[in-house]
Amino acid sequence: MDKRKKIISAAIAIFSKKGIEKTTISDIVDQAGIGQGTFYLYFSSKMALMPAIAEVLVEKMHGDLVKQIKPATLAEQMDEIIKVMFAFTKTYKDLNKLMYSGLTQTEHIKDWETIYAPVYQWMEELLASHQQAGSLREDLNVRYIAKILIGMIEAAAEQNYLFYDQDPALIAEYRNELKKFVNYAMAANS
Amino acid sequence: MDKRKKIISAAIAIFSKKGIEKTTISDIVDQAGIGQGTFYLYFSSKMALMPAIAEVLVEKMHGDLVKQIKPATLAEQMDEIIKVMFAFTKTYKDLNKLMYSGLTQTEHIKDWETIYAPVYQWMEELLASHQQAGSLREDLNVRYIAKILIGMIEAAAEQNYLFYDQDPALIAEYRNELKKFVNYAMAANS
Amino acid sequence: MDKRKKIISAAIAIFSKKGIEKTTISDIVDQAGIGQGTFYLYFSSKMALMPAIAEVLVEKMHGDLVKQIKPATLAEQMDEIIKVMFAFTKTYKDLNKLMYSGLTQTEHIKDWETIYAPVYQWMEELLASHQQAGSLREDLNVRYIAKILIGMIEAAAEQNYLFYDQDPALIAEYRNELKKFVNYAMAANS
Amino acid sequence: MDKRKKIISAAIAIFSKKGIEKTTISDIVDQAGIGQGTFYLYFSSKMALMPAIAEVLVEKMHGDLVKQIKPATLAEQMDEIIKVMFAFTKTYKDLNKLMYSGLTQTEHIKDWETIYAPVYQWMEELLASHQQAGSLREDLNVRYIAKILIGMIEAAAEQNYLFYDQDPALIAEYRNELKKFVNYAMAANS
DNA sequence: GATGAATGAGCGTTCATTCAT
DNA sequence: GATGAATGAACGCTCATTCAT
Repeated sequence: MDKRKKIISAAIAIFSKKGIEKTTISDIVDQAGIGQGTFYLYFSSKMALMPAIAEVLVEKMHGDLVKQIKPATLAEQMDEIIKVMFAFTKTYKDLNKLMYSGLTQTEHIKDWETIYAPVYQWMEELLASHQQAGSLREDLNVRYIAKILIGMIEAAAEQNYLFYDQDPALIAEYRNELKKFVNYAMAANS
Repeated sequence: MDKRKKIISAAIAIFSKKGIEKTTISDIVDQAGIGQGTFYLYFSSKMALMPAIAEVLVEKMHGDLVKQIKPATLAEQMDEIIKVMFAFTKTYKDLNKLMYSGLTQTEHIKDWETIYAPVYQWMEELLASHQQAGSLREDLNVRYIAKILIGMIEAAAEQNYLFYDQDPALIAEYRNELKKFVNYAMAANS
Repeated sequence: MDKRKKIISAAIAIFSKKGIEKTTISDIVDQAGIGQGTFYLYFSSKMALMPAIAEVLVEKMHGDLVKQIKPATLAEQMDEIIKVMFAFTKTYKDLNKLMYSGLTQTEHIKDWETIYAPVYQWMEELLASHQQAGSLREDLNVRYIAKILIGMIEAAAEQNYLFYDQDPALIAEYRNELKKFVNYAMAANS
Repeated sequence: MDKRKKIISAAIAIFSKKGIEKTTISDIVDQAGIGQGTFYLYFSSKMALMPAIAEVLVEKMHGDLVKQIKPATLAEQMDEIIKVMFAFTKTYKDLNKLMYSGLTQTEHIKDWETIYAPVYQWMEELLASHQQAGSLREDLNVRYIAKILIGMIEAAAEQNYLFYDQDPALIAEYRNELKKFVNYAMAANS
């Protein structure tokens, strides 16, 4: 693994454990097993790591979605998407927090949309195919709906996993309502 | 104004301008016009301010909602809610960022739900009245829908205002899709 | 109990527990149950407490000696004196440390001899009586021997109790040697 | 001279001049001619210097003893030992104070015995040789007597030099009594 | 390229001291 | 006399950054 990758992995590990603010460059280089100065050959500051980390994460989520979402009805696919994104949020909850914190606290915010683009793109295409198949309301603009859906599912997942340890039974109820809501909103025949 | 209030106001002002990480306690006490040590009589650290700030902000949003949302049809009210929340996000975009960063980076995450409770409560009651009036789908659980709605609208607003300066025309389009989406999801007769 | 006494007692308690340097005036006034400012009505600083504390301690040791040392042979009395001083050092080991630290770090060092005077005086008289009785070597100057004895017994006790928790069996051996040593040094017929 | 040594020397110099409590890390690094942060690469705090300083001092005293004490009768050697230790206490009286204050105020007390070990060892061997030669009472345990002697001579020296400026004539008298006392205690034929 | 000892500006934090009540 | 909220100077300490090796 090259040094750059080592730094990113190390940073993800430490940020997850200690939070961004309490993590020092020293922590990162120790974890990465490289010298102090070496860090600066690859990144100009702690915050400059954020886009790289965000990219890794979003690629991971994109990969999960692509892998898990099989051809099926719109409702079934939305069900599965919600499942994948909830699972992802749960697994990487600490990193989700720091993606928000990290990206928002710097000028790297601009990179956000670029990083997210593949996921939006993927969702847009999925919705477009359903619209062509007549299973998604005709008058919805899939470009915007893709972003709305991703935003709302993430928000829902965060409400359940980020802020405190919700009772799994209540999460199931929540998810069920979310699915109904989404299905009513989109299904051509609802 | 008591010292505690002064500190919170000062912190909101400086955090908005410089970001959390770059803000020093010194900045805050200077702005507040109090002594260095006085800060520590009220807050144990910079991050301990976050819940207090979040509370102020959420109260503000709650106030805006209560003030702006007049009796009307569900669709009209949702339209207005989206308008208010988009406006709020736009106005306080820096503070929104820091609420995320600030609360998520500390143990104060737990306070989040408590702070948000009044807004959820207000939305839930609004939805319940529509359900009684027959204008909201019978089978939706208003408790969860309230949280889903607030989460999704905030996410949508953040996508438009937080990450970069979106073209207002595109924002209008986005909002329009959002309204359609929400209306389809909820309106009894859609 | 008047405020001054309260302060001294509180200071002894806290100094023993936390050490001088880590003790704050705040700690002392809290323990004493008085106001911040009140401290300054009685003492000008933390270190100004030291002579008062030393006085309390030395009076205590003097009292123990006077109470415990009964008429007896010189050897028996020395045995008892060693016992009392070892016990005293053990019980008040933290305070002994701080008497050294406290007094030596200030201009109050000068007070030391004055504070100790009664103990030296008492020992001198004890030795003088033995000299008159012929049980203490004629040619020893009791004025100096009194100070030497007190110094050496304290030093011995400190070696055993102050620096680490010595095995009681070894302490007993040590004390036995000390008694022999002292007896050889002083007893007219050794 | 390496940085660690520089720090110790600087600390000894400043502590002697200003006392421990009034000395700041800043003072030390200025005197040592190193950067603020460098201090912390070698010592974790001001108090963590104490064992290192004590070691330097005790080594110095040990060196003085080894150098000055020539083969001679027990009485002559004890005379010389007292002379050396009094001189040492006089020269380094400020440092003696701070060794007490410094070591006793921290967890480093435990190190004390280790630091003193070489001196105790040296004294023990000296006494043992006299015992073999028949010039020291047979029944004294040299291991304990070594510690007793060093403790008592130091205590005596401190009584004369540490607490106030004693009249030299009186010090001479004191020392004379001390020699007599020690000689009576130990000499085989007294 | 890689290192890590050294740096020192700058931060959070403490706490003795004051003074209006 | 007694108080304790408020102060702010001053300290310990951190840690991003550099640079000689």
